[in-house]
Amino acid sequence: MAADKLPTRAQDFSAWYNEIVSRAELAEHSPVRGCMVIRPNGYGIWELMQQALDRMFKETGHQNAYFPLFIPQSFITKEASHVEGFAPELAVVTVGGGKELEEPLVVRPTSETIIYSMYAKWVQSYRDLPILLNQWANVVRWEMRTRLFLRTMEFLWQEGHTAHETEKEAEEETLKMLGVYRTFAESYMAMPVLTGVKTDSERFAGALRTYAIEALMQDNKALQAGTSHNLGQNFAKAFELQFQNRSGELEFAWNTSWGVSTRLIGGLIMTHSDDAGLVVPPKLASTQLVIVPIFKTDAEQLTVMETAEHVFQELKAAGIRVKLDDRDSLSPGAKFFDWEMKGVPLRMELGPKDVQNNSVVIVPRILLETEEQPKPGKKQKLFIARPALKERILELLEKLQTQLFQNALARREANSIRNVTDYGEMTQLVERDAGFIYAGWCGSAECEAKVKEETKATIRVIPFPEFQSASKPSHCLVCGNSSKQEVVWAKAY
RNA sequence: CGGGGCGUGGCUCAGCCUGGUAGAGCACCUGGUUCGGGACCAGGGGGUCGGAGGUUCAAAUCCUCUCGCCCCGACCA
Repeated sequence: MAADKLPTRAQDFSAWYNEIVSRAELAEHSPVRGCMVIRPNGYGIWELMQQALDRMFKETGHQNAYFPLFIPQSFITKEASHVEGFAPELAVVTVGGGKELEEPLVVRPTSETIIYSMYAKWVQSYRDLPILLNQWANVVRWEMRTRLFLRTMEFLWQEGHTAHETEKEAEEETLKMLGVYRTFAESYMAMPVLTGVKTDSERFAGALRTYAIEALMQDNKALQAGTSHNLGQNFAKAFELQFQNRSGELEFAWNTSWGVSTRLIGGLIMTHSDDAGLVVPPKLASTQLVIVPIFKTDAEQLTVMETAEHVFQELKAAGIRVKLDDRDSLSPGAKFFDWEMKGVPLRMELGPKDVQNNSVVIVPRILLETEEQPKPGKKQKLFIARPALKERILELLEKLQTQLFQNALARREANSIRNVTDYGEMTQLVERDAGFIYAGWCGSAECEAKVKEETKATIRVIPFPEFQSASKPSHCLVCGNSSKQEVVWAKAY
């Protein structure tokens, strides 16, 4: 019977996460320390993420391009705070073709420098602006401690890089793309996020301002899921990205950059999955429905498989990503466990009884509150008549997507503590992993550093108005001076 | 880089202390019986024990060196 269970989230969250990544065959460690091999199940999620995001980028006027992996070392050093920020985590190539290189090449940790050096060649006039490009690429950052998807030395991402005529336009772009990330997180990943500004200490190296989307994982640690930077004219100045403005004067362009990475897959896992395994929202599931045929005799096998094949074709034609599990080496029960571990949103059980009744049994991966509730301790099983099948499946996929978001939102809200005014209380909250802690802040880096030092919690974000508490905090949680703004504290990945 | 642990069929691990020439479970292959929540029986394939050196008649086991990995502490999407 109960063979080979996952460690539970309550027992050991980190072991639970690792086991899911491994058993759902999402990824594994490569022979090189800190790098990962993304297996088809994991890459399938990434491909669907890419498709959705790429469409959204195009809809907002961006085009894709590709810039090289190698960056001259001197480029990185041109923007002062950029070097400082990235120097410790650079991989540098010093030998090529058996010869020592005249100038070492940095393996891109991000591409601002090479991209803006090229933009400088392309721009003369305000008429050449804006430039709105994105690239899908891999980047390398020499990390000390790695976790699959959450932090690896090489990861896949997308980086948007734009150049604008005015500061206002750049700021609008930065916020627009943050909005795109938020929409993507909420409606595709079913992952609620806070939006807001990063403090100076968490700002991107070289940016004027960094905005982020922040999500709360099931262990109540925060995950920075995407960032959008207003770079001001910092890189334009470093790379002489200038244009002649409408009154004929030479001016530096205004840049933005924004990115999300394969880290999102880690966020997806830690947002929805449970002690039975991975849970993937329908919009990102490379298999949305799996058909498990059930039969005893040869005669039953014949009719069941025939029906299964019909159903398969019907759903496929309806645009549903469906799979027919015709493996004959596993019992149906074993297949149930297998697909639950892999997070497939809907399972169809199809046996002789169903064929006879001209219906099917659907078992959703998570409990759907909108459907008939199961008896206590039982799985939710929905009996669906064949004639209504296609419509019902599409409806259930949609409901499951919605339910996931609502569950995650309810969990985040239940683990958001507002109006914390006492530092001792805050310490205790952090200690017992209470979640997002809202409190006042005087704006000083000292207070921020003190909390990080003493509790390991950091300011995740200075939230946008929509996320702020009804009553504004009056004093800084740490020093007691008057509060400049409300901030959200949490331990983070 | 500091502390802890580990390298034995594809995977998880036993054997090492008390040297005698490699074993279990899972997975895999073949055949049969099974199949509505992790099937069973029978047969079978596969490792020279991270690497190098040493001690010994004999090394997975003892000694030396070495490489690699994992976990915990200082950076980060």
